Amino acid sequence: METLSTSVRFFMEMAKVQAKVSRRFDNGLGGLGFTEFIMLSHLSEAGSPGIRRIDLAEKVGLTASGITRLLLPMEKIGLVKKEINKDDARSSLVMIAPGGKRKLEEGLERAELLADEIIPSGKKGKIRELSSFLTETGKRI
Amino acid sequence: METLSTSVRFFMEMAKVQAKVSRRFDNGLGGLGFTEFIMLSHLSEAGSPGIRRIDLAEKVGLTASGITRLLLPMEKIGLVKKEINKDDARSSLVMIAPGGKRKLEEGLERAELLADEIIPSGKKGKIRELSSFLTETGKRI
DNA sequence: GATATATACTTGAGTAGTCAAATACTAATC
DNA sequence: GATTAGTATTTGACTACTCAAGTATATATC
Repeated sequence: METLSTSVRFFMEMAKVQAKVSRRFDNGLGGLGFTEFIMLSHLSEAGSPGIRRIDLAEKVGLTASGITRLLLPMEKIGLVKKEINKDDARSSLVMIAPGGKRKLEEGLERAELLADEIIPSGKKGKIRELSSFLTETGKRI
Repeated sequence: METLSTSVRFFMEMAKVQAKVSRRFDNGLGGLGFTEFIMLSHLSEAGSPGIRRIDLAEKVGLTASGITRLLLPMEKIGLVKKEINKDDARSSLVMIAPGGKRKLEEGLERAELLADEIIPSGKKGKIRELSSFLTETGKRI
């Protein structure tokens, strides 16, 4: 009965570490939640004229509904803004706003510090390897 | 500005994969949430007379408060039960109940199937390596 | 060009957590 | 044996999501 496979144990371990990481980042990014930080990063990378909510959802790993819910307060405080999508009236585009750029920049600095506290400097190669493994894994879910 | 370090990217990737994994497991464990499944696994391993909430919190990576909140409905439906702690009246012990054992057994089967769908069979060595890296990482948070 | 099907998004209702403060005890010190 | 400081848990108030269903638009087919 006590025979958890390596794979299941791995997912349990990841859940644990992720819980702790997100708590740490939620409290250390200067008023930006970890998920908000991630969303802003993707939006910043996307640039102008922004991206569709559903593509943002895909990048972040959340549902479209979750993205809607999260964007609402972010728009209200000027982190992001809506743009009309001429090509498809079903979807409006989301774009990072000036306030979001500022917050992201600040959050980014703090995120790097936090990450350095957690990951020993010698482990960068391992991290890279692990990242690409996770990317492959994500595709299978 | 678009210069995210490897480490920060890693944490973003893990957040994404974890979000997808927990959604998948939440919906595929036969009425057991992924976190509930994890909690029951640890409780099952702990055996009798149970463990303190704070130790369970530590194992799972959540706060004591979160554990209290999660245990309440689990106790109500007979997955776990409270035991008195003679040594320290501040804390009562939590123990897996017969209903929890049944649910865990069923969830475990499904969890193994899900994990096998996600992790290619050739990757077990990699998974093991990755798990222990995550364990080390968790200790630094 | 009407009808059916699929896609993008939002909304209602609910769950799963968080933090900070309160409670109830234990342990240490004087 | 009082007082102080520390630990385990719960609670109030809140945030961050989830799913299922609803709305609006686009695309395909006949």
